[in-house]
Amino acid sequence: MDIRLTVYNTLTRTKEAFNPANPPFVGMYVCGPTVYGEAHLGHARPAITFDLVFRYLQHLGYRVRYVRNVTDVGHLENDADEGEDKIAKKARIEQTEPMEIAQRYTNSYRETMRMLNVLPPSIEPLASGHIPEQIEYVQRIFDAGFAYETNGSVYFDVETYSRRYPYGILSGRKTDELQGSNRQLDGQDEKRSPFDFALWKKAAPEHIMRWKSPWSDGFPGWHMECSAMGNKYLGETFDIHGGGMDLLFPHHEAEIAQAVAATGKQPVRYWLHNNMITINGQKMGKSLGNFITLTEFFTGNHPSLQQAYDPMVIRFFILQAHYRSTLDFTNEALQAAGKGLKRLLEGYQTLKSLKPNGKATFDAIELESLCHEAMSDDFNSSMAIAHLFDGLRYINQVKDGITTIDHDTLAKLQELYHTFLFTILGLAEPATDNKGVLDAVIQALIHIRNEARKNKDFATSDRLRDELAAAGIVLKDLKEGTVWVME
RNA sequence: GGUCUCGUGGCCGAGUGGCUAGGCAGCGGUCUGCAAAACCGCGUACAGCGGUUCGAAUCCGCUCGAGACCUCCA
Repeated sequence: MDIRLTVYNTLTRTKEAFNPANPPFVGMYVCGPTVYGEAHLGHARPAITFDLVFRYLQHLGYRVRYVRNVTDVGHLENDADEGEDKIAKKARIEQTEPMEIAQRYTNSYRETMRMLNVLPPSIEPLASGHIPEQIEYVQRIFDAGFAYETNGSVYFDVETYSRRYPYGILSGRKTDELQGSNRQLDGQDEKRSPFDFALWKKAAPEHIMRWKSPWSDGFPGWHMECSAMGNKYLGETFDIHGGGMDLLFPHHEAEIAQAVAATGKQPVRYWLHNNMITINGQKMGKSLGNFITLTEFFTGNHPSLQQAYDPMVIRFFILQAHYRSTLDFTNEALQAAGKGLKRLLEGYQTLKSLKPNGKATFDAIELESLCHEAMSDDFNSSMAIAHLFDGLRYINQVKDGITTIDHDTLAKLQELYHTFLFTILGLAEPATDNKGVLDAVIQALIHIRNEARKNKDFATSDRLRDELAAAGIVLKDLKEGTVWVME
């Protein structure tokens, strides 16, 4: 396959040809969840976006090591100095052990992602399991002269760093601007400069999550885990780092500074960032309190939801937009996505049942390259899906006997749709229980109904159809006979 | 206040210097006993005002509007 993949690199703000450092291997790191609450729709976006990237890179023949961390320590509630550890706070509220909270929401996150058909990453490291690596990393920065200790806490010295290296290259920020705009927060005394950030924090006596270090009993700063674990599993420089746009600053900026300070090298070759999901035009976020958890979507159990939504509908909804665009959630948009997905998947079932019946009037090879071009243009799943809908029209025309298809075209289309729908887009094939007992039962009812129709006993035929419809089984009278689908 | 992004037809959402995005909804038609599904046809969409150009919704400037980041956040 000769399709050049281009990706939008946040670092350069341009689309670049994707050339991994050591092909066919690709190292990819994505910021995972902080496990102190249920995953919401916003969490689905990076997970699905980078699942798509993971799947497509593999489809192109790359051997991808995909690392997605679980943050089970170290993220603070307000600011780095005075805040309380999120997980510890939740544990205190729920009167339980912090690690129990972390475990519960890690389990929940994994289960939710599984339902969304998000592939597990190659490595899913826990921050709490990599404390020695983080301490060592802090030490390297310290030894290189870019950190200082105050009262047992270690801070990154942005000013010293920026004299030697540009700080703010990812987010486009300048330190003097940061200075001007910085809000005065309490308890900044330990820092020499307000935009310095914590590499290691000394734990207060009541703080439960704590580890021994050369500086104090404490815990790592909130940007440290990604630097340490990325370095451990992918090396000092790796190919792709992904995450939500809201992590661009300060998190990813700090990661760059930490890595450059420790190793002298840029840690990442391509920075990829997904955009936000909005609700009523506003970002869906914990702090705004306007989030809807994925479980609530799956059950429909939320005042803003008109119905339950299948996980695949959520996935399709997200894939129908490009990952760098904001995506606005509404019930109408989700319902529209659901209907579109249904049409697409039914079209695939139709495609599987077609038989060659003449000359092909459609270029399947052309469709395939259009789909590949779309995906290779910075993972434009929206465009690829549009092409699949275009091909669908031809498939249905063949079904309706309006046009014809030959053996090769049919085989190509079947392979193409299977690959794109399931392998690349990661949509799940609908349950095929219509081969089982249920199918036999419904076939029997269809026979009775068609007898009735032949006898013009429409009262009986309509009653059968209506009662099946009430049970969620819809009959469709096609030229070739009657088929049924589950609603 | 600083940095940045965006403004596309009823809704969602691609794309782009000249060639139909697509989905949902709607209207008309084919098919059907009637439906459903499918198929065919239909909307003269690119916030506003200038400028560049043979040609701009696409490039530039301004205006208006929306949002993100600057604080934990996917």
